Amino acid sequence: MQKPGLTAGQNRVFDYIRSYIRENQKPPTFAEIGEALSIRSTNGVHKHIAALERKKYINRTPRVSRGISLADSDDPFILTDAPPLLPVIGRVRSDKPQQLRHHPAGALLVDPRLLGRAEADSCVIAISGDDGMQDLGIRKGDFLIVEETDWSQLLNGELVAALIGERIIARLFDFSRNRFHLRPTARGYKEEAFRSDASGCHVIGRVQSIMRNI
Amino acid sequence: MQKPGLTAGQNRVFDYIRSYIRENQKPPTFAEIGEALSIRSTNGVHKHIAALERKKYINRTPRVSRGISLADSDDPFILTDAPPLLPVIGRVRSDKPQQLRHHPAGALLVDPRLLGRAEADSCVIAISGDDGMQDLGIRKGDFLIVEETDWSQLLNGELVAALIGERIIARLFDFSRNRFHLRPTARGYKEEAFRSDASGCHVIGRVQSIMRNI
DNA sequence: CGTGTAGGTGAACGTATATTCACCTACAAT
DNA sequence: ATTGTAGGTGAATATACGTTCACCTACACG
Repeated sequence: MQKPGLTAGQNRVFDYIRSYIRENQKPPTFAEIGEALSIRSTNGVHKHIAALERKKYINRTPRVSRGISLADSDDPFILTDAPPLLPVIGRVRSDKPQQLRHHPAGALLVDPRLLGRAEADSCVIAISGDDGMQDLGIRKGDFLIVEETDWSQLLNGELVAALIGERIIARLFDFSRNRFHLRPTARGYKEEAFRSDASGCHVIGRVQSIMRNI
Repeated sequence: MQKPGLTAGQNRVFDYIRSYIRENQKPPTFAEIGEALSIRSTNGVHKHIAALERKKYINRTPRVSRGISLADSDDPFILTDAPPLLPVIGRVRSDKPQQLRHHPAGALLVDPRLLGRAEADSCVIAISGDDGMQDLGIRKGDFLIVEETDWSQLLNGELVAALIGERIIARLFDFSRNRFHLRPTARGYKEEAFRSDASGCHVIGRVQSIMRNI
């Protein structure tokens, strides 16, 4: 595709840089561009690069190797990172929370925008074990995308996932009087409170998103 | 997150490389790694890199600058299939259903297992426009993953997404007496019926999954 | 105790890579 | 005809960067 404001030669160079980054996860050197495009002198490449930079199609870090990057969001498909594949946590007991990721029941691909500001590394998927939050639209069996967080980082009123015994539930979190309280919103469910060091309850973290297969 | 088989130091280096690539669209140099992690000698970095390569966490191109790349993920699913990126449909009028994919409001990565038996090509994402199905756990603003289907292929009782005017809603589908009926489950919403050739209503297809950002 | 491994310092070295210079061709515009 | 810009060659130069060497500390293990 011909980009506006570019000569044919500049266009070739730009396309090559983009495809090189896509394949190699790093920008090409001047010599590599020259070789691919049959430009014998790196100075020929240098002039193209200077033009592309002047026209804002690329950004550069002067004097550093492979110091080229594509300007803005030319296309959103540059996968600098593998798509986030989050583990679906399997059967774990609340007194062994460190085993959360040990025996995953599988993994699901999740769009990074569903993770909020959380890093994909710190997220796991839990399967909701009851209907205690059904009037918030969370039902038993739903996939909960959870950012693993220490309970001390949670704010009162946040939606969290917790492991009670071997069951995972979504609840509203509240910390007061040295205990954390897990509050359901659905009728027929009762609030539960735990000492913060209790082994029967492990707060996994903040619920960022939910997914459900019909 | 601690990766299996890595020491704490190797883990820090690996995490730094990954985050550097994500931010800069290119791998870091040894000096940059050292500076970020307070390792004064590039040789210290070199030994970490060598260990990471030996343990197959990264790949290298010897002697080339920034010649580090992350090893392919161990999950075969990522390598074979390009992740399905489904269009989120934007503002469309029900009398122009062929424009559904014309001006997408964006796109989201979706795990193929959330598509049921549907082909990714035939699926779109719609944003629920009301709370008519809230007791099925579908709320206004939810992402509906919809398999585009002609209404004649739908079975009575299936959950569908329909475009009414400029709004998209989820409803239970029912065809009888030459009309299709869109039945809500929430109190305060009424069933609506349309002649199958009516231009005010376009049935997009079957709802396969839902996603919601908290 | 010795031995192995992870991790580190500092320096020397070679090469990969960007920069710059002088000079050239082709082509369009004034 | 002159001027300006795009694109090019080839070579010299400076520096960014990876590699290697000698040597050190801390710690786990049998």
